[in-house]
Amino acid sequence: MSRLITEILREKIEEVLVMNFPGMVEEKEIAVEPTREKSHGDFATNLAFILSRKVNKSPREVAANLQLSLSESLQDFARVEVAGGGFINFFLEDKVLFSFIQEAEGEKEDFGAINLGRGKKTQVEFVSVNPTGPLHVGHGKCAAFGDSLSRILKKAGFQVEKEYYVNDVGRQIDLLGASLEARFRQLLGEKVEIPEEGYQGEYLIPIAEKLLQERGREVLDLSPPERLEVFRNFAVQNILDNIRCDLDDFRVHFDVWFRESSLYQGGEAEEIISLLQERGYTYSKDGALWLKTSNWGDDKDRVLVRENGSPTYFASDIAYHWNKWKRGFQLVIDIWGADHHGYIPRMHAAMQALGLPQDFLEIFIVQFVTLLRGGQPERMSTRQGEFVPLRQLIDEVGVDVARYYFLMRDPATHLEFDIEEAKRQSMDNPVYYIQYAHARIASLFRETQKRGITPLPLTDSWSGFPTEQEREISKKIAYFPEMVGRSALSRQPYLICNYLQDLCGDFHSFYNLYRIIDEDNMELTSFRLGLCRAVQIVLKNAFQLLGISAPDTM
RNA sequence: GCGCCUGUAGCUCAAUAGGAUAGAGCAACGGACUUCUAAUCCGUAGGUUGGGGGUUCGAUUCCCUCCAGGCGCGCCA
Repeated sequence: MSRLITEILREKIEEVLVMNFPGMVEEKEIAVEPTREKSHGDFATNLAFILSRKVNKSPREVAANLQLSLSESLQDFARVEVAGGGFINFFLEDKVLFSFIQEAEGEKEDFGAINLGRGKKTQVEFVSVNPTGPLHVGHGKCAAFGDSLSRILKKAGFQVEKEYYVNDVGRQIDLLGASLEARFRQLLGEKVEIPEEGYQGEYLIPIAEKLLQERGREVLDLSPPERLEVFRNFAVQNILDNIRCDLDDFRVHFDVWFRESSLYQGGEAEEIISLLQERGYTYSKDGALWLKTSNWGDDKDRVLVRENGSPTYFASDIAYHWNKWKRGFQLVIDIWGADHHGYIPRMHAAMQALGLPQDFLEIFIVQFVTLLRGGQPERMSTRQGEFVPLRQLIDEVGVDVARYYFLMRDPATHLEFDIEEAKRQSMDNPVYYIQYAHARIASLFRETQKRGITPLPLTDSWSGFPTEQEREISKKIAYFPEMVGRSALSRQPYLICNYLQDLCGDFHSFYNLYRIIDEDNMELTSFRLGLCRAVQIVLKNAFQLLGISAPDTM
């Protein structure tokens, strides 16, 4: 388990506060963050600004008063200075930073693991694409985000399960079955059209061929309900297999595939409706049953049971989330495509109606990918059959590039992804920039091995940081566990990407500035190799969080 | 019409729960490989943070308003 520098600083600040200003400031009001400017030290706190309001003194004065006790309390850890209008700056002791290099070396793949989540039972549900067609590029963005977020939460001490919700009932599935039947008949030479609202994509043709091969044309002799059932199931199963295969190749693996139909088979869809009725949040109007979602901020109330007696998708979705709750999850994270954002208020309202804790459900919206090809935007719609499959993107640019492009930005923002450009500029692609750092370090160790150099143990090779560059890099290493925490808390994998660009920038500069292997100075060489080793460990661990590979050669 | 997201350098984006002098990459220009991987590095240039108000020690960040773009507003899923 890794230590967090800001945690340590906070503890010390707390101690000083209890002594000097008991009960005056809440801990969450206090910010302890890295500084941007070197002259401001390594970390800084706004403590004095917060306190000044309460004690009616200038921030500068408050800071000056605190300086002495903070200095004493942080002895051997950091030097304390007051600057600006009242900032309190911390200058970490070099040996504290050095200890993190040792820690990385010692913990290896566990370096960066923290206990922020305290084993909280968490579910991340994502992708959950209707099994009516192949995954396209937009789904890839959801997949990369959900998967990476899960990995980060795990690293931060949450107990995480990844789930895919399969919408295998309803009109769309009937249409899918009918579309497959049309393709099937076309194979047999019949002149039939695919239903107007059906699925026109050619991906159903091989599935129809497979069905013909397995079951023969006798399928058509079945009674209409039986026949539809066969086509439906066959289509769903095969499309799901394809989806699973695409996801596998994209390095996304789900723990649970949950079928919507199981909610109906288990009677849970009906159950949830009675439950909501009992709680008194429903009413009948126009022959339908409504849930009073407007009680909790939705624009209007929503239908649970249609006039014709069948439950809506909304009803089964509530049942699904109730099921998650019953499975014991304390935190559920849903990742949805942007076209579902109008659905969020009613879902939160439903959770309230069920009396679930406010923070039980978190919903994240992933904005669409604007896919460009030579500057021309491409629309993605499963129904029209004109889409760019995720498979094609993987084949064209590779998994590492695709995942990284999706992850390097806040998923809530629109992403422009020009396939041609990603291919053409693949040489100065950001993902290669960071992987190159890893490969360079690997190469260093191949070189030392070739020359028969055995570095001294880290402790024996260290006598302070040779230059500012090594200190800066150590600081970034020491900050990695912190990044894991920030990224987990804010549910933002892209913070890891920014961090990596930063760390690798420092490393590449360092590498160009100094010769690392110098056989005439084994002490210095050993320290620098140790530092590189720690960088490599951090890179490898961070890449793992993003699901990209850590190449030894490029 | 209502709701959500977005607006920062020519382009793509940062700015770490309101922090100190708004930073990177690409594109442009000028430099660095007989020595550990030049997929790299160093330097130059580039800004009224969409406009206008407000909140306070401090605003790219929060609030109001206007402008521009994207998405959504079914007893579809």
